Order: sequence, then C-alpha cells, then structure tokens
Amino acid sequence: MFIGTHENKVDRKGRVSVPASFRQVLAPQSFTGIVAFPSYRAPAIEACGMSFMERLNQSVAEVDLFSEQHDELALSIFAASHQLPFDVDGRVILPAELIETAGITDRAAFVGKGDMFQIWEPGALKQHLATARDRAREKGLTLSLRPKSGGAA
Amino acid sequence: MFIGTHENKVDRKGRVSVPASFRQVLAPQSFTGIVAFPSYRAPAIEACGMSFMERLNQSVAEVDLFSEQHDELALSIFAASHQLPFDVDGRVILPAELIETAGITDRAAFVGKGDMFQIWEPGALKQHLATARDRAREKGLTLSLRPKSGGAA
DNA sequence: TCATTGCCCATGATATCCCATCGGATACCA
DNA sequence: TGGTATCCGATGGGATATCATGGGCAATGA
Repeated sequence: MFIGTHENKVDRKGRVSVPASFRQVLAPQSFTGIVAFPSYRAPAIEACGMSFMERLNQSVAEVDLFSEQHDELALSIFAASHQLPFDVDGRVILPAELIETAGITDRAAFVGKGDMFQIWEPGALKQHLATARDRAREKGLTLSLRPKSGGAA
Repeated sequence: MFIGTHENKVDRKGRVSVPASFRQVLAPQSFTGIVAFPSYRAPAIEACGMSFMERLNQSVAEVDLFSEQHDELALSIFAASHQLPFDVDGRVILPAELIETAGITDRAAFVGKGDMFQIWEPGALKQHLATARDRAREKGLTLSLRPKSGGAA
C-alpha cells in the first residue's frame, strides 16, 4: 500500500526519485515503473502500478461497452496515461504534459492513497490537504470499518 | 490486543523501543513495524499495524474511485501516515513531524487501545487521563456489552 | 549534429544492523 | 528459604547499507 507523504527534488534533467517505500510496493510487478495520468479533479498527477491499471481496465470494462460513459472514462484514463519506467536508481522523468497540469517546478510531493498515489507541487498539496481535512470534518465523514478478515489489528 | 501503558526512552538517535507485548500483537503481520499518524483530537500519535490499515483501505475502496469523497477519505487517512519499520531490536524512529505534534522529547508513553494504540509525551498523557476520567464520571458514561460470539472466555 | 534518454558511479546524510551492557523478574538449586 | 543463575526486554554505540541526489558518458533518434 502507498502510505505517507514524501517530497523529493526534480533535478535539472527532470528526474525525480520515487520514494523507496513506494518502489517496494511496485517491486513485485511486471513493469518496473509507474503509470501516471492527470487528475481531472485537481492540479495533480494520479499514479499507480501496472497491475492496478489492469484492475482499472477490468472495472471500466464492466461499464457498457460503446456507451458514452465507457468512452469518456477510457479516454480520460488510458489515453492520457504515461508509462514511466524507473532508471537504475528508482527515478522517473515526468513528461512535460504532466508537469504542467500539476504546476511542478523543482520539487514534487508524492502522497499515498492506498492503492494509488498522487504527485503534487508541494505548495498546492499543502493547500489541498488543508481544505480536504476541513471538508471531511464539516461533513463528519466517517468510515464504517469492515470486519476483520483474518489477521488481527 | 494492545493493552496497558508502557513508558520507554527515546535515545539520542531518536529511537524508541516498542513494548514487547505490542510487538507480539504485530508479529504475525506482513509488515514488521507500525503505522503512525497524528491524532485529530489530542496532542498524541495514533498507531496501529499494517493489517488495520488494510482494513481501512478496503473501506475506502468501497467508495467510487475518482469521486471527491474517495479522494478526501484516502488523503485524510494515508497522507499523514508514516510507516515505521522495526529495527532488529524492535525499535522505531519517530519522524520529526510526529515528535512535534506529541511534544515528545526524551520519553514516550505507549497506551493500548485495543485495535490501536497511542504514543504520548508522558506528562501530557497523565493530564489527559485525569481529565478523561473526570469527564467520564461527570457524564456517567456507560457501555453496552456485545453478546458473546463464539466461545472464548 | 544536437537533444534526449538510459546507464553508471560518486557523495553525503541517515537509517539499519549488530553487538555489548544493564536491570528486573523468574527459575532453579542447595 | 535464601541465594544464585538465566532469560528477556530495554538501552547505548560503532560499523555498515540504503536512499536521495548530482554529474559524466554512451546509446538513441530526430
């Protein structure tokens, strides 16, 4: 699972280290790298591993084929996606298109969301987290915790 | 289950032993370490094992992906969390951010809460416990016990 | 040819491993 | 029953591995 927030530097070649703990999550997967596409809700990059993309694909497939919704989902996710391979040291190069949508310059913040993660310009992330927290509190968002299936706490 | 209170020393490298009885609870889990994040309502660190986070993640996964609610939930749970692996001797390093929110200096008190536990600056914990007890008495707090399910004593 | 990408190595900071010590609690023995 | 041996958890510190980062260089491709 992708957990935590990690801020890394984008060097002058456009490279940025994917946090080691994220790389560990991705390590067992076939494609050694990440898949990234622009978020359509926020100025941020959505990212995940290849196996999650495959799960996404299956979910999209359950929406009626040839329906308008299917088309829109598929386009906005798959058409805009980039496969970003790791270099030997676990870094990726963010394509210009993604850099722009996130407004990233020389620092990038990786924030875990469980099955996926996002990449932000650090300042924008800070703001977003603040408003997200407030809104969650306003709405009194709660989770009904699922019963244990197997292990302990 | 995490039960009891244990006060341990934070050494000059920032390491602190997780109580052995807590480690035993976590032992069967995939990730040998703890997950920690700031408490919303108190100057303390909340902590649990990875399987608890996985349960949370499953609950989040039931909300539609890419919805605003999903984003807010996932971020509020995962963004502020830290994966803290055990060293060989069962110690963890508390990140500066968590140290600050709890006001911890050279001692840390681990308080069991069943599924989870908290980490406090010992003085703050003492105060908190005192006021919590008073308030419980004032309000005449009670608890309705769930019926036995299965057999254990 | 120049720009871009991928590979390799160097560096500094930090975390991790490993070992030694110390103390309390328990087990063991005479 | 006293005394001692053992175990285990907590703590301290030195040596080492890992990570993030920067830069050189070669392969690639327009």
